[in-house]
Amino acid sequence: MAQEGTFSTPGTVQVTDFSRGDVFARNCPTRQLLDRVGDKWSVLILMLLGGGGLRFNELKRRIDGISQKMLSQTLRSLERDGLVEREVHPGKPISVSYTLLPLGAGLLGAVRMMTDWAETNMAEVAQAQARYDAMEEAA
Amino acid sequence: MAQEGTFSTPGTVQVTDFSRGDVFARNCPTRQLLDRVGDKWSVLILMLLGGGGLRFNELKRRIDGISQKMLSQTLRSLERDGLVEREVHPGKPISVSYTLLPLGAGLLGAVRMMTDWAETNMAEVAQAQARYDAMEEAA
DNA sequence: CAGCATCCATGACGATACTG
DNA sequence: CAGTATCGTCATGGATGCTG
Repeated sequence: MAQEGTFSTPGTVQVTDFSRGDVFARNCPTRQLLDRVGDKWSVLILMLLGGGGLRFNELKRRIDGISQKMLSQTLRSLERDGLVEREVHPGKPISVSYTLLPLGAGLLGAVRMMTDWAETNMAEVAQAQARYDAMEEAA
Repeated sequence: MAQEGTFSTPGTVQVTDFSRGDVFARNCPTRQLLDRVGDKWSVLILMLLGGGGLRFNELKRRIDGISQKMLSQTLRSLERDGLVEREVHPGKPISVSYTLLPLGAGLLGAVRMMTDWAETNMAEVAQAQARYDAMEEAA
């Protein structure tokens, strides 16, 4: 457990010599982060929680493509990473709310950089794809 | 074709009401981008090419955990998205070089924001994980 | 309401072998 | 050298049913 899509094979990415620090060391600390961002739901949840705390079923209703399995699973990951806080409010129908922690807010900020870039450049990417596909077909 | 891990099910994520624009519209233009960033190799390749053009086998050697299947596949995606340029240099042993296009450089910039954040906050995330796991075990 | 456990389909990926 | 093609594996994630 605790290992998901990590590198298990002997492979051991050894990239150490690009312009920056030691990002992507063999055990790849940042890799985790990219996996988080890359997965289907984390970012959605993060952005939703950016607007304030929400309860489990509120999140489920807002996203609605998500299964409760993936929701609880993703929330647990986010909680484990210290990005969101889980608070149980006892009551007759019990309720649990999730809120963004400072760490999660920071990540959300970084994520928005990405989505901003995507928003402004997606059209150009789409054009490139269209051109590429046209070439393909011609061949 | 052209749809990979997209939402096919009736689900249709309808998140439209968070603080920003219309990121994550039902067909999710930015989703593609996050998938690119999330996959195992794109970011590595992008960062490597950030240091200048490289040939196929140079990339393969530098990353080395990668299979040539994934390398060529990822490169083709990046090329299709207009992020990298593929140039064939005829010769006895043929050689093909890949270089970052402006669009790819822009994405690389956004990615670095993420990796920067990761580098500075990974320790805190690791602590949070350790705490969480300790709790788990206690229960 | 807020989950966990289980089963099952899909597809991502690695290994291997072959081509221009 | 720079790939393509095929195959097997294993993880990801959806659907369903049950619990406190």
